[in-house]
Amino acid sequence: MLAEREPVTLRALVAGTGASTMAVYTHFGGMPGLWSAVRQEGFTRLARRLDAVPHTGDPVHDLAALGVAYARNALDSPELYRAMFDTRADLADAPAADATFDRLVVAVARARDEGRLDAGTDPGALATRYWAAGHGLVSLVVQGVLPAGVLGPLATDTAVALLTAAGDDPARCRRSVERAWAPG
Amino acid sequence: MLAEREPVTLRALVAGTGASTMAVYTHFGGMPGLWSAVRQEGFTRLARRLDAVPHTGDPVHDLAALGVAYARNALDSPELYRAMFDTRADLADAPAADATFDRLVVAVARARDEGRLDAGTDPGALATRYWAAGHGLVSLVVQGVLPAGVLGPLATDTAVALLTAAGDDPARCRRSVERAWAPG
DNA sequence: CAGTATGTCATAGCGTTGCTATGTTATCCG
DNA sequence: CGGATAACATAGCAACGCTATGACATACTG
Repeated sequence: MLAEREPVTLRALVAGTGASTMAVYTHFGGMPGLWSAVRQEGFTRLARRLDAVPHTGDPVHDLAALGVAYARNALDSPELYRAMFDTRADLADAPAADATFDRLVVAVARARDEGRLDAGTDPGALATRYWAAGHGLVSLVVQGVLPAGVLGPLATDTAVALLTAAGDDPARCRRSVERAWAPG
Repeated sequence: MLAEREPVTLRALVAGTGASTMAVYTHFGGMPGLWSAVRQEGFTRLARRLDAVPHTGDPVHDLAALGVAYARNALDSPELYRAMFDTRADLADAPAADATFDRLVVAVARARDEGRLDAGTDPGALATRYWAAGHGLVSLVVQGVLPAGVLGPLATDTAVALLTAAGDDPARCRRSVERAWAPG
């Protein structure tokens, strides 16, 4: 129903299943609980896609690849992404988001420890800036404000700016990031 | 009702006014139309705050000041900000957002024309990156995912990274941006 | 000035929503 | 075997957005 943009109502949900509306209450405790479960599933899928990103010898490329995976995940199922960051979302779902965010922090720390970023770089802070910028871009694209075609170039330039400011060599950084966005 | 986090329902809306539910339909055409009007009002207020940012001799500082005004506007009435970028928002409200966005493009072009940014800088593209990054940060803060206290430092570092990558001198850029975030 | 058109809004009610109370059935465990 | 527990179907409630209808006021028109 999410993918087909049909309104997700309790009665329409159980219509084809042969079950009654009570099933939703015994298993999810109501519609908010069901949406919470949907968001959990969304973050689980995101985590799976991030985990599928291989480690290479270039930690900056891997960092960019995480961003690409994040963007592709969102654009493959935009309705799910919107549900994950819905304005009505419960704050109790934040830990699931934090769990996937940790992967980004680790990748930043690795890029720093391997000498690509300044030794004084705070992985958590840079990962937050990186994520917020990416989330902002993806949100606007998913919302339809920005066309999907501009996401790659904009994300590339933003990533290069953030990582260069953190100490990476500009030209080398751009090569690493652009390689992550290359098709295939 | 937005400010007090009460659910905005048609009946609760007209309850204290002495009017009936029909008034909403004659003036707004229904609840979606009413929300659209709310978002228009939100963008109008945002535009007013951006217009109140004075021009100084430092175009990069002014660019940062626009970001500060954007953030303050959102944090002063977070519910309105959430309504403006609600996942259920109609795309027909985008022109109102574009109108405020133009102010950012002009400010970027000015910073470029006054020699602070590379001559080849595309004002629209940089403004989009700048806005998306700021929107991402503000969204996460308004949503409660990030604490409000970290917004200033994160936004500062992000702005410095983006503007430095566009050609501004790093140290000078940081001074300009930090001055915009200074209280008062 | 009379007559008509138009915009506004109160009343009443329709279909649907999320949710709950109640009774029934199935499953598990001592 | 028998009692406890969970799961679920049925029915119905309050509230939701919305619409049909008619009353009323104002504003045009001949």
